[in-house]
Amino acid sequence: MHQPDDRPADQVFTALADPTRRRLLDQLSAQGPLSATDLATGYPVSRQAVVKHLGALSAAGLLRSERHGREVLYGVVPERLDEATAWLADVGARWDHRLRALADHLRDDPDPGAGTS
Amino acid sequence: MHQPDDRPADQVFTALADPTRRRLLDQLSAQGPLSATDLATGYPVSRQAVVKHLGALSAAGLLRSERHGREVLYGVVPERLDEATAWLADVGARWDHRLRALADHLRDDPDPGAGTS
DNA sequence: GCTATTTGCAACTCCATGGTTGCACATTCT
DNA sequence: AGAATGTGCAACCATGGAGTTGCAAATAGC
Repeated sequence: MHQPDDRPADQVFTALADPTRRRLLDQLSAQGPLSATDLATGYPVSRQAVVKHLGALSAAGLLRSERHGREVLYGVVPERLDEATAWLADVGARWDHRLRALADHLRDDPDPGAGTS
Repeated sequence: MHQPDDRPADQVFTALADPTRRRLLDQLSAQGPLSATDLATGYPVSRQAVVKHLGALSAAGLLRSERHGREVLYGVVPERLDEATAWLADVGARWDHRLRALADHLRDDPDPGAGTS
């Protein structure tokens, strides 16, 4: 009864939570589609570690892999990021709205239940 | 060496990555400042677990605790969420821009080194 | 066909993190 | 003062995730 879109959000935020993954995303968007082996050269971790991160990002829908011959190129899927941004903005707006409502309520009824003792 | 604002983002995204924490944030914004004990009654975990999550959220700057007598009330700090939203939107925009630049480049120089077969 | 390069498992280690419990400390109320 | 209630701390456990290594399978180039 909270957010039906919480599952994809979970995926995305989990993916975004890892700094290596964010950096991967960043580099990928900066330098276009690259292979895992290619990417791995710029990171302090093994190629396999990068592959795992790429997998996580793909699972979150933030990347798409495309096979070219014996290479697999990973590219950014901007729409997903856009969705995540929209979700975050929505939550923020909801909070803001509720806080405003709370402030309004407090202005109308300053200290409910505090004069009972 | 990439983004100087990556540290706070790391905190925020790490905090947001946990579903319990997101729910906590949600409830807190919906029902105003509440104590850890109060919050814990609505969750399948112990009060201490909730306290830890609250601590993580506070560390990320998403919550602020305020002591009232023997109770500690936790309240949402919307600005931080706003910052996170802005950051995400910024990253998204940057990606979009780079993709556009890439598309433009490809239009000018369609397929460098790939037309050999 | 052989070799080099690259991807794709799979097994394994390590540690950060979510969760628990128990107890001490503080505060309020009678 | 003493009972209740609530917070804080610390030890502890278990799981998951990040990372590694080794090797097999596929593909490209000679």
